[in-house]
Amino acid sequence: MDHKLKKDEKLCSRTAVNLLFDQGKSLMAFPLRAAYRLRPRGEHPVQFLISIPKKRIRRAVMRVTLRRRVREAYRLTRRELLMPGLDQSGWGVDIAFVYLDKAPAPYHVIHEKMTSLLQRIATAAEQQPPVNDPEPQ
RNA sequence: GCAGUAUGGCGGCUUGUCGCUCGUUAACGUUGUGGUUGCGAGAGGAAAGUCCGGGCAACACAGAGCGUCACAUUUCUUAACGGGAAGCUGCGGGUGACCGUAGGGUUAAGGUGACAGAAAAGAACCGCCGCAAUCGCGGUAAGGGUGAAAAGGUGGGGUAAGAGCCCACCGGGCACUGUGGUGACAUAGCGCGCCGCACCACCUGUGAGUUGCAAGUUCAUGUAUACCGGCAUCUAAGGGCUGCUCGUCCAUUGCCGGGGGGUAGAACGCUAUACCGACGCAGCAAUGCGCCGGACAGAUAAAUGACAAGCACCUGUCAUUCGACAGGCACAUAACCCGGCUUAUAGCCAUACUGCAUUC
RNA sequence: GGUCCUGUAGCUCAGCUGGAUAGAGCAACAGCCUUCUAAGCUGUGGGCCCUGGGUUCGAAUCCCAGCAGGAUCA
Repeated sequence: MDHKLKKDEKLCSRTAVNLLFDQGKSLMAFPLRAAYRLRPRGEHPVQFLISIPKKRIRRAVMRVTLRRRVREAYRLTRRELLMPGLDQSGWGVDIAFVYLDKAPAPYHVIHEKMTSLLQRIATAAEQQPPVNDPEPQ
């Protein structure tokens, strides 16, 4: 199975991020919150970002560690859980993962919650009608 | 052996599975770029705080005066510093090894010193003495009391009473001479009764243009009418040039020409130098010189990892020979780059030294 | 990443430059007024002046270090 995760799959455009938080829907699986927005497929079917608020996790070392844990959980699970649902419906998606707890969580907890989130996003994508209008934006 | 002081150093390692960033043409592939595989490299001693000093970049800079800020014992060190090394003197802490802290001048004039106290800088409230005999006038810093601070200390002489007023010893200051030291200074002699607190302000010497890689350069997108130049008009407010003054330059409106604001994005800047390691020499040391070897992060919603197992180390319990079990394994994540300082830090090592206990 | 600002009563702020009494408004509490409440009037309490050192006789204030919170720069 291919678990690679390149830089292209990161969400960097500021306008896309603003759209995501304005119009996107939100799912909770404490300590994670996922904001996602279904969109027509472009060059990359999925783009994501991870945010660890400085207000909640003070130490820079812990923020970096948590970002790596979240990314690792996403990298290992998305191919099996997220992509089938998206490929079936033909939608693309932007996702933002926000860490909510004030204490750092161990990896197995994050992995479990990530599994739950991705499954719910995949089912949401399946329930959308397939893409008819290829008009971008 | 226990407890400590100073200086210097270390700051985990290995394996497996799955990954990330940069470089590389070695292979595959491609019109080419991108790509895949391989190979190489990939956080710290503080990367932190942003407290100093530089490099680098842009802008500014006719000149004169005033002001502001920082530093201030000596000798050295450095690209530079408010840093560092080794000393000197005073004060304080520790049984001790040792540690902390302060250090230009202030002769003259000026300001402040709450409350208390007579008085807070050339002092008379009580007291003492003389004249006078109620008051009052004069002399006096030995005694009292106040205060953070009250005008060298002890003894003797002296006097109306007292006082460095005079003398002896002690403490301090200044000048001269000798000796030691590169020097601050130390020490010996001799002379001068010279003996009035602290801070501010002031003076002297040295240094400082401003802003910072979000500096700055280029490209694509793109168009408010900012800004600039010329000509005509205007001469007052105001603005720029260094914080202020002098001085100097600009100015308002119209026309013509140039030009490209905001927003979002990409590339360069961007990593090879006051670099790192070994050895030798000079020096008490900081450091310098010579020589040999080496190449060591460049991300940008921000890579350098996640998970599992084992080892090493530390603590506790059991055992007191091997060991077993449980827990812990710090602080802290580069963002243009260096030199320092400060702060955080589990645990460990080396060298020198100190105190206590014990054995020979 | 750079530059700068602010921490004082439960809340919002003075006082710091120029050192010697810690204050104002709102809130709280008690009393008066009112049949009762609000408003109004009178009074009371409440502070490790963010933390730790230093200078000084004396520090909220000056100096140094740290900890929080905030603003700004293409």
